[in-house]
Amino acid sequence: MLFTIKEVQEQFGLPASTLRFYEKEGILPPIGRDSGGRRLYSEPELEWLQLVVALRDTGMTMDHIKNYVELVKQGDETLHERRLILLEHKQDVERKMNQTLEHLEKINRKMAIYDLLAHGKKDFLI
Amino acid sequence: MLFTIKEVQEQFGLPASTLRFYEKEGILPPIGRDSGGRRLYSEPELEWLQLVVALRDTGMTMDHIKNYVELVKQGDETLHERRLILLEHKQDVERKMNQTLEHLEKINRKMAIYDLLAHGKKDFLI
DNA sequence: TCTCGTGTTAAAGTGAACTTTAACGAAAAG
DNA sequence: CTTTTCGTTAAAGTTCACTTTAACACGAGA
Repeated sequence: MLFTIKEVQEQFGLPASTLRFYEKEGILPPIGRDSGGRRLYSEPELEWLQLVVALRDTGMTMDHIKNYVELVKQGDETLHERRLILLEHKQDVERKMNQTLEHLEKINRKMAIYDLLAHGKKDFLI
Repeated sequence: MLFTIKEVQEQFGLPASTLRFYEKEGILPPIGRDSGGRRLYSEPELEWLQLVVALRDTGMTMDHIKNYVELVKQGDETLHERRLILLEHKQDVERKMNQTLEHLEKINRKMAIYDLLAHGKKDFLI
C-alpha cells in the first residue's frame, strides 16, 4: 500500500512542504517515486513518520531526531544506544509534564481567586 | 521587599535580558527604579512574573500573554474574561498533555520492541 | 583618580522549524 | 488541444522568542 504526499498530508495533518522538508533534512528516509518523480510513501515510512511526530511533539529538537535517525540507519548495532535515547527523552518528557502540572496548579489558584472575587461581588450585589 | 534584576534572574532562572525584554514588550508592568535608574522588582511584580512563566511554559504564546496582561491593566471589569482565558488555556494544556501521553505510549512501544530485539539476541548469544 | 562590575538603552542579530516563492513538468478534465 | 491541478526543485523568506551588541552611566574599591 502506497500513499501520495497529499494523502499523507491529510492523514497526518502535516503540510506537504513539511514532509518534503523532513526528507531533505534526513529526518525521513528518501521516499520512493512514481514514473513522474512524485513521492509515494510506504507503510514503514509512515510508521517512521509517526515516531518522528511523537518525538517532535514531545519536545525533541529536529537536530536530536536527525541524530537518532542516523543511528537507525546504522542498523542493529545501535539498538542499545537508541533505546537509551528514547528512555532519556521519556524521562525528560515526564519531568516536563510534572512541571506543567505545577504550572496548572498556579493557574488553578489564579482562577480560584477570580472566582472568589466574582462571588464577593455577587454578595455585594444581592 | 525589593529585588535587583540580578536577584530575580537567579530566583527565576531567567536572564536579565529576558526580564528587560518582557518589560519592554508590556508582558511585565513598568518596574520601579532606584536613584541610579536600576530596576527594583517588588513582590507583586514577582507574583506576576510567576504567572507569566506558568502561562509561557504551558505553551501560551507571548502575544496571548500580552493580551491577557492588557486585560489585567483594565481592572476588575475584565475578571470574567480573564477567568475564561485561563480556563480555555487550561483545557488546551490538558488536551496537549493527553496527546503527549499518547506519544509517550508510542515511544514506549518502540522501546519494548528494542527490548524484545535485545532479548532475542541474548538468547542467541547463550 | 582610575578602573571594574553592574546596570541602562535602542537596535541589530540569532536559531529553530518551517513556509513561501519561482520556475518548471506531467497528467487529468473539459 | 488547452487549461487546470498537482507535483517537483532550490533558494529565499517568515515567525517566534529571545539574545547580543554598542555605547554609555553610576557607584564601590585600590
